[in-house]
Amino acid sequence: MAAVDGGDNPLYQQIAGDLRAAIREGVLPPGGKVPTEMDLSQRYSVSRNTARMALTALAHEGLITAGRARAGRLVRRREQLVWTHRVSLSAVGRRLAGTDDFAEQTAAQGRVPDQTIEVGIVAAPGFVAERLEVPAGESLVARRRLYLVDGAPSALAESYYALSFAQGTPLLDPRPYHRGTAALLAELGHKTVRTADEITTRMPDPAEALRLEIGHGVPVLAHVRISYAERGPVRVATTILPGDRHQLRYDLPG
Amino acid sequence: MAAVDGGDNPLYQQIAGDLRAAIREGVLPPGGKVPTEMDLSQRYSVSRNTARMALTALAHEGLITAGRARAGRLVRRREQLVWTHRVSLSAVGRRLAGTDDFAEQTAAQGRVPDQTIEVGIVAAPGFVAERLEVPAGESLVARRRLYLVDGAPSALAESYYALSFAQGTPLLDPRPYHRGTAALLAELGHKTVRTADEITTRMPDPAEALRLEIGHGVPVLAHVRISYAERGPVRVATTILPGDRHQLRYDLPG
DNA sequence: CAGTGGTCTAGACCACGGA
DNA sequence: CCGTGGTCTAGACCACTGG
Repeated sequence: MAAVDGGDNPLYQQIAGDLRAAIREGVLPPGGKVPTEMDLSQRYSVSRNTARMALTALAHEGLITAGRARAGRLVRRREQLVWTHRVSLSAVGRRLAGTDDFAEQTAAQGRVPDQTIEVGIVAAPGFVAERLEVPAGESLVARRRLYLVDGAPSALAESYYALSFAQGTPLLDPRPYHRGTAALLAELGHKTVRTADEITTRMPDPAEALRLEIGHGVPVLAHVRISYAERGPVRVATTILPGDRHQLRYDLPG
Repeated sequence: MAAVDGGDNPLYQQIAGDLRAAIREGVLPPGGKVPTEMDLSQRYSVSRNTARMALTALAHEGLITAGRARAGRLVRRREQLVWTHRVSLSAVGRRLAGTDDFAEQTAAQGRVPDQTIEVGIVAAPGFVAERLEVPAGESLVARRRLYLVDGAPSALAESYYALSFAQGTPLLDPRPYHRGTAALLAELGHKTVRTADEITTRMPDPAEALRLEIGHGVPVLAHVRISYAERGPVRVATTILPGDRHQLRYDLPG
């Protein structure tokens, strides 16, 4: 079988193109098995390595999974919008729902939320110090969370606070506080007056890929929220969201 | 030379780990040359293909560039935050600055904006039809933009409107309109009362990678804005932003 | 057990681009 | 020119997993 693309593209890209088309048109349905490396190498009369290059290309694009021995590779399901962060800002309620209310939103979607929390005192990483407007290396309280949905890792989050006002508060307690961070900060005399959200994307580093159990070719959304009280920034919260399971959503008045 | 990691990790991952550390610690500075495949294969006593696997892994993580013949591979510069989309919502002005005012924001940063626009009538793609609340396949006006900054491709955008009210308006004219889309829609009797922004990330497909001139390992942000008038959705705008050059930012009151 | 993908070797030819 | 990465071949051994 010859590739559809007769041009001067490399062989493995022609094969990858055929497979992309087959996936796009549903010939290879989501969750279905992808042709094996041997299969492709015979059908296209190429070496196994060349067929493999086509498949790894698709895996890096996130279209198919890596193989697991006898199970082979599968067309990745596009469970889009499995999770949604929503920033609602109704003219009446002025309620700001951020990345904190994971548990709430997850439960509302009929799924089981869970989280592990570690609390520690750390030297401020550069990008945190900058945003919290403190010297780099300053001691900060760091709350590290791993969010789980239905038992599977879902997101990584880190929140940073100045040590000075976190002392003796639930912020230093490695247990969830249920009323939301904004409410807690307000009680501590740091009512949030505005927030700045920075959103970027990149490939996960190996540690993140491991903890989040994401396969090859799945980029992450990095969401950084800076909360400002009257006197300045009081909180920097970063959230790492696997791109295949998450969507950020902002609902705003026009 | 042996890899630092003596564990049971694959050889190419040990080599990749060493290189990651060298980059992180500045031994291999941004913009500097990465050891060649032959170099690594000799230093670690592995085949060229194994050394190559380490390098392609780093390229897919976005840490180094692909090679260009004699130039070799370079440590990728982290020109973070080169471009920023900002959604300001001041209590006073209620000005909503979206992804439309590219030209404005680019010029404000002392860089030269440009864009090419194509306008056409297309059958509504599924995800657009759904959000615009029209039947799939319905004829829509599509405005496709390629944004350029300092002559280099910067972002891809597509906006969709119902054919019924785009007829005889600047929406069908393949030239920029300078007052902003919201203002234009308001003049046409479709004042925007709210917007919904959906933000996801994924790897680019080959066509996008080509048009945006992005290398391996650079994911994209996909930003979809739905604009609602009193009577319902009037506009669906998608923007594809290369992750290495863009940041989304939302400034919101607390 | 049998077949899968993961890893690895040792070669080869080519287009490209810096010196 | 000549070394670079890009592509490709034809093998090999292994761990894992489904039937």
